[in-house]
Amino acid sequence: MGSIATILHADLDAFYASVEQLLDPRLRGRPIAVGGGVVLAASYEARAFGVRSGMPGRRARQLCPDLVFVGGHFDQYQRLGDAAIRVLSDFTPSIERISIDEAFADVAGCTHLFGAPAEIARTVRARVRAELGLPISIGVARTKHLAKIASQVAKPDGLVVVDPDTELDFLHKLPVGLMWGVGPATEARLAKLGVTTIGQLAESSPTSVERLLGQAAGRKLTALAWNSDPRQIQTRRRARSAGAQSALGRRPAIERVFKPTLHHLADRIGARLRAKSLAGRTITVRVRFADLRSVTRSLTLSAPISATRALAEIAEDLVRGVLADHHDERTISLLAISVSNLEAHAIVQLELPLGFADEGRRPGTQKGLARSRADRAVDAIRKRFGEEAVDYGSASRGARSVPDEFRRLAEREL
DNA sequence: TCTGGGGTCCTAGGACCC
DNA sequence: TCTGGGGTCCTAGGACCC
Repeated sequence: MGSIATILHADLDAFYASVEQLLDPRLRGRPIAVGGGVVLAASYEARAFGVRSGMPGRRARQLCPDLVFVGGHFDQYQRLGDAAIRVLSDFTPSIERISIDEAFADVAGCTHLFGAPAEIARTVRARVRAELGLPISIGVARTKHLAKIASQVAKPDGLVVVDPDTELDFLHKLPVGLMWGVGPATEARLAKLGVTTIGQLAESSPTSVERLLGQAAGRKLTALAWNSDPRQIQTRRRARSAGAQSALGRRPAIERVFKPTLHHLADRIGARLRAKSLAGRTITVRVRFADLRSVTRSLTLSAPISATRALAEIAEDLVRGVLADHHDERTISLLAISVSNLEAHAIVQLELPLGFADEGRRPGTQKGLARSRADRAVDAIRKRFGEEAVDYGSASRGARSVPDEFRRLAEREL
C-alpha cells in the first residue's frame, strides 16, 4: 500500500498520579489517588482495585482500603506536561495538543531527519522517561483515530505501531467502547443490535447504525470503523466557549446562596475573556438539584459582553427563571455559567445609543462603560498583585471547592 | 452521610424569513 | 385562502471526552 503510518498519539500514563510518585519515591508501587473529596487521578495500582477518576473519595477508600490520598502539585503537572510536549516538538511542529497530558503529532515531514515513525516514537518514550522520569504510551498509525486507539492498547508504558496493510485486522478485533465517541450510552445501544466489536460495527448496515445513533454519530462511527476518517492535525484550536462551575453540596435555592456564587463564576469567566480580548453573545446557566438532575437556561444577546457584572446579572435572571419553573426544588447542588458565541472584542468599546432595555449589559452604554472601566481596574490590580488581591464572592467558596490551580489545568486556551 | 471542573458536538422543535 | 419547502437562528437537553 502507498500510505505509511505517520500519526503519533502520545499519552502520559495516569499523569497526576505518576507525577506524585515521581516527586515522592515512597509512593511508588503503591495505590494512590490525587484529590480528596473526589478522585482527580488514580495510579495503576489503585485502578487495579476499581478506583477511577471522578469517583467520590469515600467510595474509592471502600474499594481500596490502603489507598493513599495525596494533595496535588498542580504547578508540577503543568511544568511536566509542557515539558513532555516539548520533547515531541523537537521532532515536528505539526502537533495538536488535546489536554495537559496528551497530544497528536504528524511526523510525515521529518522522517528523513529522524528515521521511521516507530523509531521516533521509541526515542520520544525514552527521552520522556530519562529526562522527566515519567511513563508515556504512544500509538502510531495512519489516522488520528487509529493512533489514539493504539496508544490506549499500548498502555501502560507501551508502544503500538499499526501497519497500514493490516490495520483493519487490528481494529476490527477491538471492542466498540475503545472508539472515540462511544461511551456507556452508545455502547449499550449498540449491544442491543448485537454489536460489541468494531468489526461487527463495520459490517452493520450504515442506515441501521444511523437510525440507532442519529445521522452525524452514525456516519462518524462507520467511518471510524473503516478507518476512513481523514481528519488532519490541527495545530491551533481555539476554544468556542468559556465556562465555570461550582459544586455546592446541598444548599437552599435562595438568592443569598446563588448570587455570590454566580458573581464569583462570572468574574472568573469575565477575567479570562477580557485577558484575551474576547466577549460572548450567549450566556448559559446550569442548575443542578439535590437529586443530581440538572436544567439549563440560555440567552443570546445581540452584542457580545465580557463584563463581570453584566454576566452575573444575566446569570441571576436565568437562574431565577429556572427556580420559578421548578417550585418544588428547594435544594441545589451545583451552579454553572458558560459563555459561547465568542467574538474578538477590543477592550476599548464603541459608544452605542442609550436606552436599550438591557442597558448596563451593553458594552457601549454609560453604565456599560463604567463597568468595563471597573473590570479593567480589577484586572490590572490582579496582574500586579496576584489573583487573590481582589476576590468577589469569596464567602461562597467552601472547603469542598476544588483549588483554582486545578481549574486552571483544565482550561482550554481561548 | 459531599458525584469535580472545563470543554465539544449533535438533535429536535419552534420562530422567522423567503 | 390553503399548503409546502428550504435556510438560519435560538433554546434545551444529552452524550461524550480529558
